Amino acid sequence: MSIETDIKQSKFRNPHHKAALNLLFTANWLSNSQACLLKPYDLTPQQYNVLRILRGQYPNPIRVNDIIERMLDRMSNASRLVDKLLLKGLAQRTECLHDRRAVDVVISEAGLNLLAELDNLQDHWENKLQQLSSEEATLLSDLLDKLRSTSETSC
Amino acid sequence: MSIETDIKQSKFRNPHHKAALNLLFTANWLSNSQACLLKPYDLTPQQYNVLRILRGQYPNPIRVNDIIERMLDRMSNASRLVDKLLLKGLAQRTECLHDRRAVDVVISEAGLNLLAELDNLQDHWENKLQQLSSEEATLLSDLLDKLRSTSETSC
DNA sequence: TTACATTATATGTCAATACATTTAATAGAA
DNA sequence: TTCTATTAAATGTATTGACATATAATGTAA
Repeated sequence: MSIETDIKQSKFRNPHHKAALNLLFTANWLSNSQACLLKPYDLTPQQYNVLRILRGQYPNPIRVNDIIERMLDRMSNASRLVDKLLLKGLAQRTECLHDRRAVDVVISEAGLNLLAELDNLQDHWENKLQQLSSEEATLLSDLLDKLRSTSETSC
Repeated sequence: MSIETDIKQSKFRNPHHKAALNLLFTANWLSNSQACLLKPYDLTPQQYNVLRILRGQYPNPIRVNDIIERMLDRMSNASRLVDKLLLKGLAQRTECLHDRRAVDVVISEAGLNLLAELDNLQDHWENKLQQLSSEEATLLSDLLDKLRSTSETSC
């Protein structure tokens, strides 16, 4: 369905405005569908994102600060997200040897198992994007990269 | 900057997975920059979105339910967002004549003035997307429409 | 008309988030 | 060394959000 129909708006200031609204709308759509899939496993999309980052480093530990740099949403509280994962036994936390301010986080066996189980769901989620060909998906990604390539800092 | 650098991940399962992560990351990036611009005016992106929907109907009223259908993020609580706008004097709420369950919401003079002031900021925000040509912006929007064109319901 | 289902909105609740502040460790300059 | 700045992570707090439920009006079938 076109964005015009989805948000019941027929006119946009210009193609850029339309693209911006469509981007926000589509990201919400995708994020909500992911949240819905993860709900039965008692994981939020953010927790899932952190868990996958941990798996990406496994068996090496990663520090909280490095997790933040890899997160899709930088604004969220990585420290508390890790807390949640610890509470569920999906990760382990140990003091970093060389820097006692820092903390090493590693995904646990249970975390790896849960992710393995969720990999099938992830396929299902990615299939939502199968309306696009591989070439189109690459083109979309390139356009998004270009969109962000402003020199501006802050706001 | 490419998404690889931004989230420090060099490999993706496939082009679709990469596009999905890029979409979520870019939407957060855009949304955060908008929040940052709006902050001095004590408006959240969601409140701003509702205010613009109200202006789109002005001078006609719009019902809360119709606001929800136009919102970029359907999950948020439209009723409380409208509350916030009323509290700030940016909108007015009157009982709907023909259906006493419903409520008519109209943007106020103050709301219109605030939006007029913000239109310049909005230009600035849209300029973030000026890295793309008009054709590219349209292409991006079309790809997003296509991405959402799955027949699936729910998750 | 009476039931009952549906619709529109509001509210209660608890978790998640944003953002500022705190605590503690490290780095570097004087 | 001492002082100060910086960095890493945790915490406090107020706001926002999701989601279930409540309230009230409307529509509809018997």
